[in-house]
Parts: sequence; C-alpha cells; structure tokens
Amino acid sequence: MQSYTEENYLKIIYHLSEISNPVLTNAIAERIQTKAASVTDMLKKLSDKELVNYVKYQGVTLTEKGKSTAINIVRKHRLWEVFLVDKLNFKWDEVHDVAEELEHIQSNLLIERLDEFLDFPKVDPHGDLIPDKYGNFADLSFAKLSKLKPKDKGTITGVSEHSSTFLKHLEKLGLTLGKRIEIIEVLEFDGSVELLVEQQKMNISREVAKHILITKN
Amino acid sequence: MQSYTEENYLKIIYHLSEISNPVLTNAIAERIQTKAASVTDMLKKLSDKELVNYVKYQGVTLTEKGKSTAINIVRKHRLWEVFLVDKLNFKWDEVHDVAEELEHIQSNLLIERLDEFLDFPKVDPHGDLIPDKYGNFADLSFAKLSKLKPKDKGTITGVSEHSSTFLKHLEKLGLTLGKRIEIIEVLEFDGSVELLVEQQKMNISREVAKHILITKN
DNA sequence: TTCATTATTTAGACAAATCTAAAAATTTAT
DNA sequence: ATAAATTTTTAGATTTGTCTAAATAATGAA
Ligand SMILES: [Mn+2]
Ligand SMILES: [Mn+2]
Ligand SMILES: [Mn+2]
Ligand SMILES: [Mn+2]
Repeated sequence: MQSYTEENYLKIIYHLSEISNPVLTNAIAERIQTKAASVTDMLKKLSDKELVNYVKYQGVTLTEKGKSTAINIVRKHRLWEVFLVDKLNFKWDEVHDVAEELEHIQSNLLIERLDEFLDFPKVDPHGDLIPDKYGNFADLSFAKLSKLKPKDKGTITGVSEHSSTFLKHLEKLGLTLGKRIEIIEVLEFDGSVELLVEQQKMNISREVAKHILITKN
Repeated sequence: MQSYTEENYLKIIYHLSEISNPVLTNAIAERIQTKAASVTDMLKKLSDKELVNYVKYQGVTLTEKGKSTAINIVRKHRLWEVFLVDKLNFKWDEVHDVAEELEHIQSNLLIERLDEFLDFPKVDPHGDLIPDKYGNFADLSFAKLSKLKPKDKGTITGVSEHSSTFLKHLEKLGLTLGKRIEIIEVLEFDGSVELLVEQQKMNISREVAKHILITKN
C-alpha cells in the first residue's frame, strides 16, 4: 500500500513519461510543486519499494508494478470526474481538485461499483481515456485540431489542457465536447485556424487549437 | 483547516462526549487505537487551535468551533454512507470504513451537491441522524429501538427490515405495531436489549432491536 | 578542452504524528 | 490517612515528507 504522497508522485511520473522517458527530477519537482531535493528523497523511496527504476542523475522510469499502480490512480481520478459532472452537475472546470483528493480513497469495491453506476464510461469529462480495471485503455483515435487541414470535418472529443481558464474559454466559444466542426482555413502567418461550428465561422489561435482533440469523421 | 488526523480526533471526542463529559484521555486512546501519550500530544494541539477546552488530568470538551467542525464531519460521513447504500448497492455493514475515508474530502460544493443528489436524507443506513448544513439535526419522532437508553418508553411504529422471517419472528415475540415498550437495560457484552412489553420482560438481540422503530412517548 | 552554467544529490534540520519508558497526578482501597 | 493501583503527562526517540544550503555531476559554450 502506498501513501497519498507516493501515489501522487507515481501518477505524475506516469503522465510525464508520456512526454519524455526517463523522467527528470526537475520535471517532477515543477509539476508537484516541491523542491528537487524532496523529489530525490522520494525517488529513492519509490525505488526501494520497486515502484520505479531510478538511476542517479539519469532520471526515473516506472516498473510494471509502479505503472499499474499509477494507471489505477488515473482510473479512479477520471471515474470520479465523470461522477462529479454526470451525477452532481459539476462543470468540467470544477472537478479537478476534488478528483485529486478522491483518487486516493482505498476501496476496490467502491471503484468497481462506481464504474458500474456510471455505466462503464470510456472517457472522462475532458475527453481523456479511462482505463478499465485491468489497466487497458480503449483505442479511440484523436487528432489535435491544429493538425487538421482545410475541409477536414470531425467531432470535438477531448482537450489536452485542463486549466479552468482554458476550459472556460472553450465554453465561451461554444467549443465543447460533442460539437461538430469543419476546418475552413489554416492561416499562414500565425497558424490560427478558421473553422465552422454550428454554421458559425470563428477563428481560434494555434495555441488553443493544439489543445483541442478531434475525432475525424 | 484541520488535518485528516485532527478531524478524526474531533469526531471521536464529539461521539464520546454524548456518553461522558468531559472526555477522558484513555477513552479517546481506546477508540482511536492509539496510545494515551499520543492523545495528550494531540489534545494540546487541538487546544492551541481553540477546537477543544483541555484541562490537564481532567479531560477535554469541544469548543463551539470544535463542535461544529465535528458535526460537519459526521454529516459528511453519514451522507457518504447513504450514497454507498442507496446508489452503489453497498450493504449497511460494508460502508463504514470507506465513509471513514470519504468524510475527509474537502469540498463544500461536493457535499451540498451530494446532499441534493441523495434528496436531503435525514437518516443514514444505520438510522443515525444526518445534520443539515447548519449543523441542525431533525427531530424525528422515531428512533431505532437499539438507540434507546434504559427507562425510555415508546410505541412500536415501524420496522426497517421487511423479510418474512424477520416479521414472523417479531410476531412470535409479540412485538407488533402499536405495542408499548419500555427499556430495562442494554447489555454491555452483546448489545442485546432487555425490555418490558405488556408487563412481560424479554431480551432481544441487538440485530433485532436495530430493525424496530420506536416513537418515544 | 576548459570554464561556466545548470541539474541533481547530499547533509543537516524541521514539523507532524506517533511510540516507549519513566515521572507525576489522581483515584481507590485498606 | 496512607499505600497501592490507575490514569495521565513528560521526555526523548522514530518515521514521513518537507526544506535550505552546500557539494557534486552533467551539460553547453568558448
Ligand atoms: Mn492526488
Ligand atoms: Mn480529467
Ligand atoms: Mn476518518
Ligand atoms: Mn452510520
């Protein structure tokens, strides 16, 4: 059994290792809002518990055991987010902090029953995949909106940036999950994207487009 | 804001002070599964935070601030129990440990929405009252027979278990709706209840007593 | 390659919550 | 009232997770 703190480290390492592997001490320190020295201490401890492979000065990777633990925390986090939005009418930008706490509740029965109660959702309110109880993710294929070309059509199925300011911005633009979009033009000089949403033309910056995930169809 | 640990202490002190006031160090130690020395340390800390009135060697009482904090934790604990039983099909004997963790999640929005989602329940799955957000308990006219104390009198007004075996058992004992009862004693070692029904003394198990609802009068 | 900069680790300290063992206060029994 | 038993507190140590400051390793530039 891991402590609340160890679980947070494992989850962060899991997320960071999708970007660069092995994961470096400072990257963890920044994400977890702590000092590099504290991270080093924790990496040694996680290494002793065989949850990570840690090589001094080189960085850290998750072991199989560490990875499945991390995925389980991600599963719990996302299921709770679905619960908050679908059942308790939270907005998608209000759920993160609470889920950050709820993900640490220890009870397999609880999480299995919650999954069932929510009807085995495959994605969370931000479009992120929810692993099943064996740690497997469904393979839905997303593309970043910023990668699409004129005349491409698709549906918004996720976001890759979860800050409340970003989510509220999307809401204001009407770019919420499930909306169908069509690319009109990608502007040369700033990479901004002109698109059509519900017969409405709009222009969004490349920065925003990068964080919107589209299922083409 | 209090730590997880401080919250557990406050809740235990709250419950124990219904039995004896002030609450003694050893009583807390026993309930919280810790050593008396640890309790003393924590009482000093809670006293510094003005959550309890602590007098060396005399014991401890909750301040107003401490009491309302404790009641809020009790509220959260019981609401989560209702959620687990009503929505996730937990049995009433499976909920306690999970609620013991869930009660510490910090989010007023969460608990207000949960309350609403559950339709503002007044009692938890064990028949214990759920305080509202202002800390007020409803005064329901009925109580579980197992919650009564010696010399309490009342009338049987309902049951909370409807299986035919249980109802036949009550019939055989003469414990039917409308009968007046009086508690003689609640036995320490098994929680069974000695009571008087129509000048007749009898002893019923705690399990049976829990499912009989009484209107005190 | 040598020096400067940046990243990481070590050393030593601290706060929270706990423990054991010993001391002190309180209660109970003689 | 005095001694014995019990309860509670203190003293000092331990574990977990954190920190600052100093040392060391790795990287990048001249
Ligand atoms: Mn977390
Ligand atoms: Mn999410
Ligand atoms: Mn608890
Ligand atoms: Mn209960």
